[in-house]
Amino acid sequence: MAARSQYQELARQLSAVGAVKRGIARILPAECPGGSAAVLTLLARNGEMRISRLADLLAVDMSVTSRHVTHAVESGWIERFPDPADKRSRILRLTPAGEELLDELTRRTTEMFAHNLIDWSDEEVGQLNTLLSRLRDSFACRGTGGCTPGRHSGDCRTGHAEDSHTRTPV
Amino acid sequence: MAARSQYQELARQLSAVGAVKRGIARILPAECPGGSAAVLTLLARNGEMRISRLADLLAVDMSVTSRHVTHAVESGWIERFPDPADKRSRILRLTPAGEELLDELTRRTTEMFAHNLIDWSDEEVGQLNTLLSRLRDSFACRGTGGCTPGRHSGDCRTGHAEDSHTRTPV
DNA sequence: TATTGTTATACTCTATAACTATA
DNA sequence: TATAGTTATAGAGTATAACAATA
Repeated sequence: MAARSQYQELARQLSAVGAVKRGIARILPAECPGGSAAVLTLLARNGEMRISRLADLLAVDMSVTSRHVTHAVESGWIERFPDPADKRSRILRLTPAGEELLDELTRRTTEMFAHNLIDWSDEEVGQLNTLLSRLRDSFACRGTGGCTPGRHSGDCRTGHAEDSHTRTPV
Repeated sequence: MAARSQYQELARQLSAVGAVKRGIARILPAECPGGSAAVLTLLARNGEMRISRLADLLAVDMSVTSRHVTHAVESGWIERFPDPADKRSRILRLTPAGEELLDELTRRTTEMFAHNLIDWSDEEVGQLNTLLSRLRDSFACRGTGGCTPGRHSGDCRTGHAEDSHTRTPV
């Protein structure tokens, strides 16, 4: 376990990450809010899936996910079709328009990162990714305030834990 | 410069940090929203200061800072008194009640971190802090979408850059 | 009964713009 | 003219709770 003073520092650093996130959000196309961008990214990376799984990956409540998805559907970026295995569910899939938009998003964010992280080595970025991934795992599904919100589709140890270390983390 | 695929990964990791932040926010006392907690923390760590400086440290617009401060003042946690050097400004300072609340906040967050980061070493937490601090610097005040929002009190290179490496980062 | 998903409501955080007071 | 700060307004993101349909 780490020293207590480190914790206060970490809390502040996490809080300040918001500025970086807003910087990224600002370069998105006007018609594409951050929630949609996250949905498209996860669908491209993990393939078609149901809302509940997407909510797990996003680490937000299913109700929030549902709204993001609705917006993306109305914009023509993803489609929602019946799940043959469960009539309560629908399967989400990127449309060609969605893939096109995602290409543009990738282009913009890559350019921004390349510009701002010009003096970061591959190893350093990888190290940060690894630590952030581990941080998520550490805060997921423990006792005090750890568990991510809302309803989970299965037991608490599924969700991102399943993705974080076995392949490129979500 | 790092590989492009690392950037997409970093974007996702940063996005997912939100879940951790919300986990921290959930353990705050009901009467203390996150904005107030951040204000109190920074005033305790950096001493009394003006709104504009606080806005730089928080990396949000001064208008946002002003509202957080107003709430904290109305709650009796900080006081705002005239700046003898500039009649447009007011100096912010923690009250005894504010210090008391901050103690409670520290107690709660420390307990949460200690619980969730039980298997993190001191070095690992320090490493994450260092990388996040550097990330902030890398995204502050560059060309494309880098600069933090709003009005700056001085030239672009002041603000958190001044704190990030010369002492414990903000 | 339990689960999947949707919708209504409310709250927090944020930015932009217009404004006042002072430098 | 420029800067420090406040306030009004609007928008994004989120959670909770109530609900419908299906398992």
